[in-house]
Amino acid sequence: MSMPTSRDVARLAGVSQTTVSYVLNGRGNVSDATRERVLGIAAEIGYRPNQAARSMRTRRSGRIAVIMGAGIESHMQLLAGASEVAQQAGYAAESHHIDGTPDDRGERVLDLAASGQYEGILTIAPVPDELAAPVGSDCVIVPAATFDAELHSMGPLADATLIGTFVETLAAAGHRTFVHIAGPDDYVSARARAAAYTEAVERLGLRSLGLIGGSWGAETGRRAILDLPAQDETIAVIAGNDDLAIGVLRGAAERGWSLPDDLVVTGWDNHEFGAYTTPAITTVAMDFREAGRRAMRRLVAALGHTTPPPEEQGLMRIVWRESTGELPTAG
Amino acid sequence: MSMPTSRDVARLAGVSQTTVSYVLNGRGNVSDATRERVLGIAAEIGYRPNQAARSMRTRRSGRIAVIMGAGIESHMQLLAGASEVAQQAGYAAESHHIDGTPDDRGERVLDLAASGQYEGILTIAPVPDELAAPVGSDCVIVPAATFDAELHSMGPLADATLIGTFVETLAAAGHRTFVHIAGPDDYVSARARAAAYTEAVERLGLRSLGLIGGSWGAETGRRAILDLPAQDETIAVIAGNDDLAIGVLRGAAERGWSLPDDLVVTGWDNHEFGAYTTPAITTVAMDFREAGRRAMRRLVAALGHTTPPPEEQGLMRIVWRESTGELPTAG
DNA sequence: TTGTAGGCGTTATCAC
DNA sequence: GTGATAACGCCTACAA
Repeated sequence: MSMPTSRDVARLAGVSQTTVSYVLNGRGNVSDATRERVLGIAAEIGYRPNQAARSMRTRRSGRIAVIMGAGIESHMQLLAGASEVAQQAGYAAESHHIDGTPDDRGERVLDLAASGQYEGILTIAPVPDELAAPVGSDCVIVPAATFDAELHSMGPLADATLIGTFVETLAAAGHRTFVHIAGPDDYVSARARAAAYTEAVERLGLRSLGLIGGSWGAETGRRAILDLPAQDETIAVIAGNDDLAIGVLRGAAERGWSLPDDLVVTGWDNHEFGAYTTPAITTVAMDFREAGRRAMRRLVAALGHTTPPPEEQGLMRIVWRESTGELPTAG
Repeated sequence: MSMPTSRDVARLAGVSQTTVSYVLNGRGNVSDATRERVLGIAAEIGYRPNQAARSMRTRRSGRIAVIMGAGIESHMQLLAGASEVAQQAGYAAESHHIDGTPDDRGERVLDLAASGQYEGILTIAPVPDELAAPVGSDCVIVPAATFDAELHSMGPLADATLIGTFVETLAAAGHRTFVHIAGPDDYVSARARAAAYTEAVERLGLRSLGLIGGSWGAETGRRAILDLPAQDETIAVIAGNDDLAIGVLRGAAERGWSLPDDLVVTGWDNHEFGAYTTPAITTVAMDFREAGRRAMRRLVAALGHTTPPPEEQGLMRIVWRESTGELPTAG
């Protein structure tokens, strides 16, 4: 009871196998009657084209590798969006989880590209910036987040403009002393956020206690607060993500600082827990699934040598909560 | 500059293409000298077997679909472990993210099985219990967590015995009033935890305020606490996971209840945030990545008609923290 | 509008 | 030990 082939369909429909192929691929000129008959038979016997045979003939594997790191929660949503678009475009998306440094990953990615098994590779976890597919392989490597040639961040993942909004809004509310707790600078998004922070602080002439951090983990946020010299005015902490922010909350509690009087803090990602801490964390809600879709659309477009659809903005919005004293009533 | 084929290797090595195939697959009797020469040439010119051609000939796609739901963070780790094992076993793991009810997923899974594209399907997100591959397809469907025929939970994901430990330990510490906030009973793990809770409470003759819940979300935990009638003794809350537990924390804060005097709570999953809430959440740390490996090993074993390696226990351990008053000093 | 024929790169069955 | 040779299921000139 093996799978029916296009020959079986042809036989049952009383046509040649070529005609079946034409019908299924929409090529050639097939009469409506024939087309309908073939389609009917195919559906009836549950014919499914054999991908392996098709790949062999077309020399296109139809496979895309998605490179994931370990443990970043939002990557799961990104993968979901990416694999959704890949499937719609007729590609199979395989996830590869590669631990280690960006260089480690870069090596593995190059090997995957050289393997000839994949038409494209989407890197969600960070890889070295100048990673290009090896010569002789026509595998397209597309990072989910990048800078363009002029160091403007590209793609929704690297859009850090709302960091500026955080700083501006808090400054307008009277805050003068800021500090940024950044993610690892392997990440384009972390670099973009740090850059946006620096720009805003300098532009507004605010006092900055500097950029600290270097990981996405809560302990880094806690440590940062514990290590801060005592302050006589409220500190506004711009954390790179919600994990760092909850660490900040913990550090503040351990120092006996209360929010929002001694300290205010913003996060990023809108993880569910942030709405249930006390105080709840002001953050940026981002549609990761859609971001994953867009990244994969860029890759698919590159594979088809078409231009990707323009990326309308609007994937992010600020959620003001108790950790900043719930600021913007209007706006 | 297309990829070299086994014919190229054969020509360069001065042997027949058949011999190259023998060398690469370890079949037939090939002399050491020949083998070494072939292997040398293959490595030199960067030969990689063409998967599509191989699949076509062997009638094995080498592909496994992994069914994920939306938004459960730990699924990411499970996938990482599963895809690791799949790759080692020579399979390509493709993740499919299917939203909706278990029934929705079941339908899609059946379709995937019938498509003939996959040799196996690993379901991480819940699907209907009695899901079996359609006749005529030899696609193996293996759930990551299941009950066996006698309703004992199978697989590390469904092991809820530590719920019993929570209840026993808290009872030994003097707690008499318990309540369980359960996850959605689509999940084998949620059902297993609820069952373990009920068993322990009855066995020890404790007072139970019942089983409430029905989702994994923090809001459910918060709501549960807000809806609880006022109590004159400490309530011990056994939450189905850390998200529920942080919701409990929030609800308690809103009611002005303080921990661990008015309420104690346990979570499950050891999400990072749980160590940084105030109070930090007592929970169960589980090696999801290893759990994913084991699940995939079961599937791979089923595909190869071998018996899976025995699953030593020891994937979980309790992490006592402030939300229970840090109980077990010894043991 | 439809059919014939050849080949994609591999594995497997035979001979030698 | 090694080598012809025939599929596997599909696509696509080219012929009819």
